[in-house]
Amino acid sequence: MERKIKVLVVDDHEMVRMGLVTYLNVEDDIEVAGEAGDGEEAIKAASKFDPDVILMDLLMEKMNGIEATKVLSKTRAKIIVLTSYLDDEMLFPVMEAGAFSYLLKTSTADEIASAIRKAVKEEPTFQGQVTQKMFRHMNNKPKHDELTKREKEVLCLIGQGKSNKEIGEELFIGIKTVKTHVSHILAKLELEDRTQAAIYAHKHHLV
Amino acid sequence: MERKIKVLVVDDHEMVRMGLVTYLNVEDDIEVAGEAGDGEEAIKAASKFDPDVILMDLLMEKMNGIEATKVLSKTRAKIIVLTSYLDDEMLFPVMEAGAFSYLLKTSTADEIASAIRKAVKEEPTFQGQVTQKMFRHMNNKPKHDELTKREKEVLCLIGQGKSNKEIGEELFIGIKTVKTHVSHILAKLELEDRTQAAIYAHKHHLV
DNA sequence: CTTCTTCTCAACCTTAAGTCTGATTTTTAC
DNA sequence: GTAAAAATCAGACTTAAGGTTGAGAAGAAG
Repeated sequence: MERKIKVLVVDDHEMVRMGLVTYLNVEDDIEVAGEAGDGEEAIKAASKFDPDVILMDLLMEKMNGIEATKVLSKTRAKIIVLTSYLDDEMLFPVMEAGAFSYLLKTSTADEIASAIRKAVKEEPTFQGQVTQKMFRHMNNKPKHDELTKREKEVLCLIGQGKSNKEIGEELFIGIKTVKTHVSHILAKLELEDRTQAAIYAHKHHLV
Repeated sequence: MERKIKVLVVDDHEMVRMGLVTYLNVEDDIEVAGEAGDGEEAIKAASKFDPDVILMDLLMEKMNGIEATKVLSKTRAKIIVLTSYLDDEMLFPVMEAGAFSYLLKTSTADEIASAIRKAVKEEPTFQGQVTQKMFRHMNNKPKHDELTKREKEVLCLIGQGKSNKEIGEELFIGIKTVKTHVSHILAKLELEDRTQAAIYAHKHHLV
């Protein structure tokens, strides 16, 4: 063995980091070069330690994992996303951001170690139903990308249960204009009414 | 010191368990008596090890943490709930189920150890904004408890974005009847329209 | 400079949504 | 067995929602 695989652990839960560090350092071909508790720290740590693999949690306080992944995917490090649950709406953005592998936090220690070893050999890992979900999302990527800035604002307010009148008052525009925006939103998202739009906004965490 | 505090660690993430075990066993007044990966295992393990304190994750596959807490709260063990994020709608049911303390997974190892020591001294721990949130919920307990069975069904369908007509077809009742139910739902939940009802349904995980 | 997009608003129209009152039947509770 | 709650439906009414068409202003892109 030439040298150990340098891993950077990024997770805002100290307990999870501790678990990963404890286990990974037992493996004789892997060493944890550094830890980070949020996206910003991760970027600093990555430039400092130049890791081979980054284990990245998605849901973090300051800068979320997706943002951090976007930045770090431009380095040589392979990014393995470790997430608590399989979120339909989140998978595609992460892959697009440049994640290399995708594991659930329910993974065993061995599975994670295996994914790390595979990553350095340029082999990605997709756990569970991730692959299927990914393909399903490849075709129907988030439609709300097509929404304009203003339309997204309106959609967000719909997601808060506001009426057209209230939305107009909040955005300082006429109710007629709001209606126009709503019509466009429904057409673009292929929805039938504001209730479905509100549900959409919540499912996609736009509220 | 007479004897160590016996702790049972319940979490479906092997990494989290490993982190907790690693750290807690370093403390010389605490020992991890057992581990469990879901609610069922937790109940078996509790009867086997008779722990002083149970660290309980909420979101687990088979039997969720709330169910397990309900059962285990009848034993002498103090239950410390460890959850990833602060869910407004989940807090009250857990406390009602008999949890003793409430910590976020972002807690440091020291905070967890401290909560364990306090628990055996009958002192509960409420982290962060948990206390405020709890009191907020004490007063306005989930209003949808007042809903009848049928009304809950209708609310659930509203939460799926269905129209009154569609709901009527699905439940084999007339549209007039659906309207009656909707009116009652809005009145009971103090909402203004079906969109807000849909949002309510999603926030409270009724869909 | 021209073209395209975005944001704004108007008038007209249709319909689903929601309220109110009242009524019947079934279920539940005491 | 009787009272209360729940589930069903009707008619009449008001209004917010949404579609369609059209159009002006501002800004970006080419």
